[in-house]
Amino acid sequence: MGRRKIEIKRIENKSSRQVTFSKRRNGLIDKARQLSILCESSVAVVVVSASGKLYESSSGDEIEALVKPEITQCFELDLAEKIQNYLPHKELLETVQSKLEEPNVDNVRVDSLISLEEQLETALSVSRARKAELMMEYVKSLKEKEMLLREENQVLASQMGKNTLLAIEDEGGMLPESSSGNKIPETLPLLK
Amino acid sequence: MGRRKIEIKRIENKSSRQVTFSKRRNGLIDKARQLSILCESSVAVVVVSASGKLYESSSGDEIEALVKPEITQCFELDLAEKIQNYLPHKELLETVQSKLEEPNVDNVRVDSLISLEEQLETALSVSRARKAELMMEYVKSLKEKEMLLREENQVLASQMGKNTLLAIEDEGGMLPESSSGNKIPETLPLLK
DNA sequence: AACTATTTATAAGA
DNA sequence: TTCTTATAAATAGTT
Repeated sequence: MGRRKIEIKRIENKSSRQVTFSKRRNGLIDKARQLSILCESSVAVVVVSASGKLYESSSGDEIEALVKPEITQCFELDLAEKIQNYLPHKELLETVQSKLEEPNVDNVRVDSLISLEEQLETALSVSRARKAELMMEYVKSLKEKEMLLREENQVLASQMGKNTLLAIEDEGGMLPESSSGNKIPETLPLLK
Repeated sequence: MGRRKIEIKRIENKSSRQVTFSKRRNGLIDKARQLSILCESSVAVVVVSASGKLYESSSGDEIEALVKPEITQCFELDLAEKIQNYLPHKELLETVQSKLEEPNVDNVRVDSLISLEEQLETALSVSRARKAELMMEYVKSLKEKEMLLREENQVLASQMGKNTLLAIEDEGGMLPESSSGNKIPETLPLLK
């Protein structure tokens, strides 16, 4: 529904992809709203752009009551805790499954969810632990290198009878202000 | 977009409401699919009909999003924070449990919870990606600092008529070998 | 951000 | 339900 027909495949041009994203996201959310009103149903839509922004919309009390607060809460959870809570979470899923088996409903979704969970459990724990470890090592090595360079600088400067350093003041290992002034958010930013 | 224009309000006639529900639900899910493909995004749609059936669709590689390397652990939460964050989650789990224990398990609720899980995962992936981004900024700043120190060193050394540096040889910004021989992937882990 | 030529979705009818 | 078709709505490309 535009000047041309387009194929449904990744839009290569970045800016038109961005424009299309924005238009279609709005369209989708509006469609969801209409459906929920026209047919008295609950509809939730969650869109995460490639750049990581979250757009969420839900209507109908069923989902609104249930999902929205949890998504919000989710943003406030740190992963560390997610890991900590992983086991109870899995138990929960199993409970859900067993409950669903009683009424003889289609448990396809549950089964696939659980197997997804299992895959994730393995993949995540391995990948996380290792990447985190490597990252920490990397940061540590950078800091050590920095310290050595500072010391060396001091030595050189004092050998020259100077004690002023040229360009760098200690930032105490804190996170840098980015160009846009970000700091690490204590609670992650929640987009409407 | 039909023979007539319709108002967006509850359709009173039951059977046409049902027909419209079915058509528009399919339309919505297809739109979601298209958006995710066209714009490389993750889209989740959950629809619960008034009669309690659940229709769910999510696209954009959920699994991949979840397995995206994780470095949040680098930022250790202090214990107080962990406890603070733990409580709401625990409450959530309890809520879920209590819902499950209701005498007649309502499939709508259970299913809603399941899709909630999926949505939470999506939201979590956003949170992770953000933190990862911040971490990368941090590493970048450390590298910049390192470079400045090196330059300063060079200046000092040449001013002294020396050109030997004391202690540090360039590691070219590579990661250290960890005990298990792993290296950091060059493109940092995180965002897909 | 608007505009508009087209495509797409869908309301009503069969 | 499924299909058909006239029409409304969404949107791709343009300005």
